[in-house]
Amino acid sequence: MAQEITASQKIELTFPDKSIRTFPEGTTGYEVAASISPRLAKDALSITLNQTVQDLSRPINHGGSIKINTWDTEDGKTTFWHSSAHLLAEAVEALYPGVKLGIGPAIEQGFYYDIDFGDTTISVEDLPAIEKKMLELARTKADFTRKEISKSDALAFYTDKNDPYKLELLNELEDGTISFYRQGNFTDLCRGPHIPNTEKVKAIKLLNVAGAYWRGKSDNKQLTRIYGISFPKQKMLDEFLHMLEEAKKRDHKKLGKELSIYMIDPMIGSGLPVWLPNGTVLRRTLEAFLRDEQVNRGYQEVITPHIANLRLYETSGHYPYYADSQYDPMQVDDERYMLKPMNCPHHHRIYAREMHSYRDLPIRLSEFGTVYRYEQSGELNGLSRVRGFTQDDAHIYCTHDQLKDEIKNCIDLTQHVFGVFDMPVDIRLSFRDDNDEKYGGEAEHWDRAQREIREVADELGLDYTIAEGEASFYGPKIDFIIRDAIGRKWQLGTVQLDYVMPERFDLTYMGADNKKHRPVIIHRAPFGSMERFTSILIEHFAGNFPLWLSPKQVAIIPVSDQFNEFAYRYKEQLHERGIRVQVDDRSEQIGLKIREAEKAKIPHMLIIGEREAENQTVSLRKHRKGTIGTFAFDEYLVKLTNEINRKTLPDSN
RNA sequence: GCUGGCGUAGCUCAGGGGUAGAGCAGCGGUUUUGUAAACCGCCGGUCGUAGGUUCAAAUCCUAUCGCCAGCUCCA
Repeated sequence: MAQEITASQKIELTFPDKSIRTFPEGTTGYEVAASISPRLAKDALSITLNQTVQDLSRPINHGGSIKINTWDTEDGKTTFWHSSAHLLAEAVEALYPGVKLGIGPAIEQGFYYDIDFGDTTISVEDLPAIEKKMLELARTKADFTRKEISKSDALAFYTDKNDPYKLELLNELEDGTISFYRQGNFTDLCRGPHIPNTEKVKAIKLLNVAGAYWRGKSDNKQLTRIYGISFPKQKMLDEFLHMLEEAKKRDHKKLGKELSIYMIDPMIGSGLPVWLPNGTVLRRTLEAFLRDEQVNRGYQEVITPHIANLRLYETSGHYPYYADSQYDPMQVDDERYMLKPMNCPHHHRIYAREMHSYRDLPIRLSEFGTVYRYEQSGELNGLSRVRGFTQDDAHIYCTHDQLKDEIKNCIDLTQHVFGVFDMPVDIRLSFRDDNDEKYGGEAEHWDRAQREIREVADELGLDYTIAEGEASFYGPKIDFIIRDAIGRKWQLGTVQLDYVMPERFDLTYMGADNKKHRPVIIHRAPFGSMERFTSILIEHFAGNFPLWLSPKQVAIIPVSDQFNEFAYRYKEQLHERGIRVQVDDRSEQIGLKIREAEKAKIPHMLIIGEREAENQTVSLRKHRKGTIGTFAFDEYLVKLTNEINRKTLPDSN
C-alpha cells in the first residue's frame, strides 16, 4: 500500500479486546487476520462483522466490530458445518444424479441436508459411500466462491435443474439479495458465509438419516434428511464419536432399567412412568432436598387434587387454548372435570381463598404437583418426555416492589440447587418481541418487568443472554440452561412472571393506601419436572449417584457365611441411623458379591471377615475406587455421615 | 400424529418357509470363600397381538400395539 490513504478510504475496526485498528476500505477479513498473525490467517474460517457472519474473502467497506472466527468459536463452527453441508450436497449429487435439494444448514452439533431422492431410498448403509465421496471432494481443495446473481438468472438455473424446492425458496427472495456459492462442480443457492476452501474439512461422519417434511410442514412432501458432523482434525472426530458412545452408555433408559429406577409398562400406559422402589428413594430424596431449601426460603407447601372442574381451566384460559395437549374432560355428575394439566390455577384459588394485606406478601405456595398432558406418541421418550409428570412447582404472589427480591431469591435457589450436583447453569432472559398478539397483559408491566429482570441479573453479576420472542404468553421469563458432566445442555427450570392470571382470577391484596391492588405472580420450577430431571441426573452421574442420593448406600459383604451374623449387627446400627443398607448373606464367593455390588453402583461396600469381626472394624471399598482402608466402625460412621451431610460428589474427596 | 427401523426366555442376542438356540439371570446341589464372575445340574419362550398366504409361518403379507431415530408440537 504505497499510496496515501485518505480519511474517507479508511475504516476503523473494533476487536473483541476493545482495541481499535484502522484498515483501508475494502480490506478482506483474511487480510485483517493476516495482519494479526499468520497462524490466525491460517485458522480463520469466517469473520463476524457487526454481528453478521461473513466470508473471509469479502471486502470490508464499513467500520465496526469485528471478530475473526476460528474453529474455537461458535460462529466459526457454524461456518465450517454449513460448508460441510454443501460438500454433502455435492457428494450426493455426484453419486445420485437428479436428486433435488432442499436446504442444508448448520445445526448445534454438525449439519444436515434435506434431499429429495425421488424413488431411491437411502438408509444408514449408504452413508459410508457418501462420506467417502465427501472426503474425496474436500481433498480437491476447492475454493468456495460467492457470486451475486439476479433473480431471473437464479430462477433460470433452477428451472433448468428442475429443482422445485430451490425455486420455491427463490420466489420468496428479492432481486439483488441473491447469491450463489460454488465449490468444485457444485453450485448452491446460499446466503453464506462459507469457509475459504474445502481442504479445511479433514474428518467427516454422517450420523443418521431421517424423514423431514419440506419446510417442517406435515402436509408437504417428506424429504430425506442426512445428518452429519465434520471437523478440521481427525482426532476431534474421534473424540466426538467417543462422546457419543459415552452418552449412549449413560442413556437413562438403559441405566433406568439396569438400576431398577423406573419402568414403562404398556398395560399401564405408554408415557406413564412407574417409579420402582429404587427410583422412589431417589425422587423422594430429591424432593426432600428441595423442600428443605424452599422451607428455608419461606415457601409453604400445599397439595392439590389430580382432577378439577373444567371451569377452573376455563377461567385460567388453559382450556380450550391448550385442548390439543390435554386429556378430554370427563363427565362427573352434572359437570365436566379434567385431569389437571397445570398446578397454577389451583394455587391461585388458594390465594383467593382469603383477603390478603400487603403485609402478608409475598406468599410462596409450593407443590410437587403431578400433571397430565397429552403428548403425541412419537414424542414419548423414557422419563424425559412423558404424559404424567410431577412439577416442582411454586407460585409466588408479591407486590411490584417485592418483585426484584423475589426473582433474586428464585435465581439463588436455582443456582444453589444445581451447584449441589456440580451442574453449571447458563441463564437466558426470555423477553417479548414486537408481535403484540403473542402476549397478554399491559405493555407497561412488561417493560417494567423486563427492565427489572435485567437489573436483577446485572446486580447479581450474572452472565446471561437475551432471547427476544421467547417469553411466554403471560410474561417474560428467565430460563436456566444447565450443562451435564459430558457437556450437553439441557433447558430445565424457569422463573416466569405473570400479569395475566391475577386479572383472570381477580387476585388482589389490600395496599397501605387501603385500596385493592393486583399482585404479580412468579411461576418457578428449578427442576421443571421430577421425571425429566431424574433422567438428566441419571445421565449426568452415569448412574453413579452421590451417597446422599443413591437408592442403595451401603452393601455389607461378609467374607463367608460365618460372618453373616456379625454383618447383621453392623447393619442394624446403620439402619437405625437411616442408612440404606443391605447385607449380602449368600453363600457366594466374595469376588462375586463385590462384582454385583459394583454393577449395582452401590457407593460403599463394607467387607467383613475375621479381622474385622475381631477388631470391630470395617474394610471400606468404594464404588469405582476400590479398597479405601480399614476403619474402626465408629470412625466409619463419622465418615459416612459426613459424606451424606455434605452431599459429597462421587468423584471428589 | 407422520416417515423409517425394530419387537424371539427376566436381560443381551442368534436363527429369515420344515415346527426354537446361546450366554447371563433364576432354581437345586456341591464349595465357606479376603476386594469385579467357583463347579455340576435343572427350569424357562403358542417368537408383541390378530388376521391372511402356504401341505407347512418365528420366518412372507395385512392390520394393530409397543419401542427406537427423526419430523411436528410443548402453558
